[in-house]
Amino acid sequence: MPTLDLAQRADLVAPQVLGAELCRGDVRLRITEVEAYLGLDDPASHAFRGPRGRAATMFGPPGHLYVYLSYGVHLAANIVCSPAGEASALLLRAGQVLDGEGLARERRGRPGLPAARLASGPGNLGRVLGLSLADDGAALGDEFVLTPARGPVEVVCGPRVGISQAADWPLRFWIPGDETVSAYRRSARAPRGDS
DNA sequence: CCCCTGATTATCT
DNA sequence: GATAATCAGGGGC
Repeated sequence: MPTLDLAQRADLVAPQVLGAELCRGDVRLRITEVEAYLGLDDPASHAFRGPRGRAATMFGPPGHLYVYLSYGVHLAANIVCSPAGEASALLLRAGQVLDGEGLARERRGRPGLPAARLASGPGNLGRVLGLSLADDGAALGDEFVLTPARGPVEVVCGPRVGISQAADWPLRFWIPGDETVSAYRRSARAPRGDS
């Protein structure tokens, strides 16, 4: 029986969370894409400036959810990693709907969506799970349950999406070839890389 | 396919 | 007042 050790830095946890299953009520997802944020060491992390405001949750113990409002319109979920006080976390960027597709479609409210797009992208995944800000800080093992991958999973990594600071750190992890993985889009505010 | 833009609010300057 | 860990929709190629 494999185990999940969340009390280490998020980039080390990422390969274990890919392929793992996250269940909330009737909806079950297989996690296919995540991004690591490294707390005080990472200028792109909400936790970079310390345990203030919404980032306080990330400084708590591992195994809880950090849920935040993105661009004023979307709710995104992270799994808090590392021992309390370090504030690394994994942003859940995409998943495959394994159970509860009917409820997932109802929550998305867009008829005709391909199944692979239902939980593709952090905001869409949050919507499928029916997240609200009240879920911030929720402990895994209660309302939300995370189950390790059933077998070995292939993992690749690359630059993170949508951020302007440290955009080229290879902290986005995904399952290669999986159709649910979101499209890569570099932030318009990120410095141009050399070509 | 690609690039651009509006929506909407917590947080920061 | 400005920015942001996004998304969907519109226009162009």
